Amino acid sequence: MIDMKHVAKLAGVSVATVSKTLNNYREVSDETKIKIMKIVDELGYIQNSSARSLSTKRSNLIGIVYSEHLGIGLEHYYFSGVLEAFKKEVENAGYDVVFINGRDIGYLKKCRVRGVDGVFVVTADTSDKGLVDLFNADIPCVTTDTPWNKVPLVYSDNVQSSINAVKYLHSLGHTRIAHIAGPQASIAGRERLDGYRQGMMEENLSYDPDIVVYANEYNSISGYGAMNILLSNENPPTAVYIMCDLSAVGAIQAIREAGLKVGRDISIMGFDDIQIAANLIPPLTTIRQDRVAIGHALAATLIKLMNKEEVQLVSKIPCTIIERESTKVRK
Amino acid sequence: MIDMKHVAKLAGVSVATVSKTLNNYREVSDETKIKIMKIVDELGYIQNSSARSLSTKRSNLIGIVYSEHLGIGLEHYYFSGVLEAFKKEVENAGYDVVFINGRDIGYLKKCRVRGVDGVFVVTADTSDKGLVDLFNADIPCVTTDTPWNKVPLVYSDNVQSSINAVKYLHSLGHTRIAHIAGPQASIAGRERLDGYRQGMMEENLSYDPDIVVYANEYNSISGYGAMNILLSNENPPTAVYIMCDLSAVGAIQAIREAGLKVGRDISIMGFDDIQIAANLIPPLTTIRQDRVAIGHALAATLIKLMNKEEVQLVSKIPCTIIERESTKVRK
DNA sequence: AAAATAACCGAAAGCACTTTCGTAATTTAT
DNA sequence: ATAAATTACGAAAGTGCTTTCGGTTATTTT
Repeated sequence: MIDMKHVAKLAGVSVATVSKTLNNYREVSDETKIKIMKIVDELGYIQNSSARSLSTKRSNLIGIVYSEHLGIGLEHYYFSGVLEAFKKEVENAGYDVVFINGRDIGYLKKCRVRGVDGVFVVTADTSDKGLVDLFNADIPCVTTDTPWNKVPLVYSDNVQSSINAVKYLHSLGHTRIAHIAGPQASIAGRERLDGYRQGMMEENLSYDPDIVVYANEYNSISGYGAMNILLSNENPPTAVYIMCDLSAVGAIQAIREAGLKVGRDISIMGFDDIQIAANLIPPLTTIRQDRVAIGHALAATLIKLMNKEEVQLVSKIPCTIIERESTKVRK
Repeated sequence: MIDMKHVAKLAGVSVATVSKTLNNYREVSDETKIKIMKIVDELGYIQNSSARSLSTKRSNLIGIVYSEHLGIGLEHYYFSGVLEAFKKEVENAGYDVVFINGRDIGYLKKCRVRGVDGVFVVTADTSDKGLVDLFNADIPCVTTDTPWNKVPLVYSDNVQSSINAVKYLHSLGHTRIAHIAGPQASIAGRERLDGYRQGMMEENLSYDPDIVVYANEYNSISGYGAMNILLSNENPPTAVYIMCDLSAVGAIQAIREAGLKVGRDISIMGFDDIQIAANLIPPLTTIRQDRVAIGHALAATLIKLMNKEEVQLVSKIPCTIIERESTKVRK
């Protein structure tokens, strides 16, 4: 193990001067800095982050809290995309990313053990005491899915996006627009329904509770069931705005089984733009969340927070309508 | 910051004894152990992993190398599933998981900086010098996608699975079975083709190169193109075994456009069992990789390696055929 | 009863780094 | 010329923990 002592000896300076050089103190002359850096390169010196952290009380580590027990794994489309973008951004700022798991001692204690400088709570359950402890502690946190008191939150502008969805469908000539709503326990579910309602009002379309049906999960089967309810309405909608693509897949299946054709007979609009959306038949019109922008905003917010700068408590990131073949002008 | 000194003072023992208690040395009497643990709980003492690592030269940290520049993000179905399972398993063994990025100083140096005890190379590019350095260094490594010399490799048994696929299709009465092969630069692509060929031989079915077409990417569009080639054959296959589900989605589209019906006219079998496979119309028969088993095996292997135990250099994990509606008895 | 062994505990060195503070040398101001 | 300020560097203390080694009791063996 080559340490600063080696470097110092070879360079003919003290360990202190080596440390100062490596940390870019200006009280070292350029001359000796160059001399030291040369030795550092030759020797292939590598800093020891443990020793550094011990001394500075900073780890350059960002914790990721990603509750497994929700059954949402790393593979979740939205979260993984946001995490990926977040990771890239904090790495650019010189941080490394470590997973914080709550087993044994809980999230907060684990964060303290590892001495993380900040944490990104990707998704977790606020009924978990360890999580609440973490949120209430003095460790900088950001989140995208778990609103809490004073913890900065960055997520998609569900309301505005839903308004836009309704407007878009109306612009195609649809007036009887249904909504398949998500579980109202989730913010996404609530806000998308809110936006739908607001959009209908803004467009002066009548809001008919009979064509708003609730799916109890963000999956395909519940979309299938919900669509069947809509189809049995005495005055079925000509367009349906669905709270997620996966449910849209189920809805499409129901429509097809009813002998109707998506696009021609009934327009379908989803939310998420999952990978398969473009490959469905017909390709699905949907709303794409800007996962990259969200990840970046989260990173920027957390970095500011760690630097004790002011941050915005809630940021809503716009989504984009991706127009494909599942929505058509009403004939 | 409550440290061992606090605990020691309150318990009326030395710091050494506290440390030994916390690390379960047997040279501390049960009596004092209990006394110390009581104080530890009361004070909410938390160990400092930096200090510990500095002293022990072990970090209890496992590095994840996940090359971004391949464009394969965290969201990749296979990798994220394997990583998830791996993570769970090493966490159970008391390790934490940290991402190792190669920027600035390269993978190997970054591993040394963080002092990781082992690393899981999920996916990376062997043309990257930093990666090769890492593989050649003395840090325990495992991988599932990047075969290298003496680095233990755990992955799906592609060959046997493909043989099974052919056997399954044959058992449904199909004899003219085509294959859409993946890029031959990837092991998966090569091995699945190999298995297909072997399966055809074992079943005494004639191997016709005209109905083996190569897709140059693991995506939907290349499956679409490949299928169209197969459909234009003067004696089209009645069943197609496709190297990945995404390509199968494209193939299904091509079949439908040709006015044929998947299942009834032509049986389709994919590989991966991606989330959407069960939701396609018709639901896709496919081969499911056992991502959990692979992740667990990788974790177990790495843990053994870190403990300097013997390990197997290559492990092939069986896959399961998931039978759905896209394959039917040949009429 | 003496000797050998075992059980229990603490002092202190070591891990690799940061940072304060003092000092000597040099430069600038007076 | 002298005083004051600036620059460049090092000594040393501190960070929180582990582990060796030796010492003191207590227990067992002869």
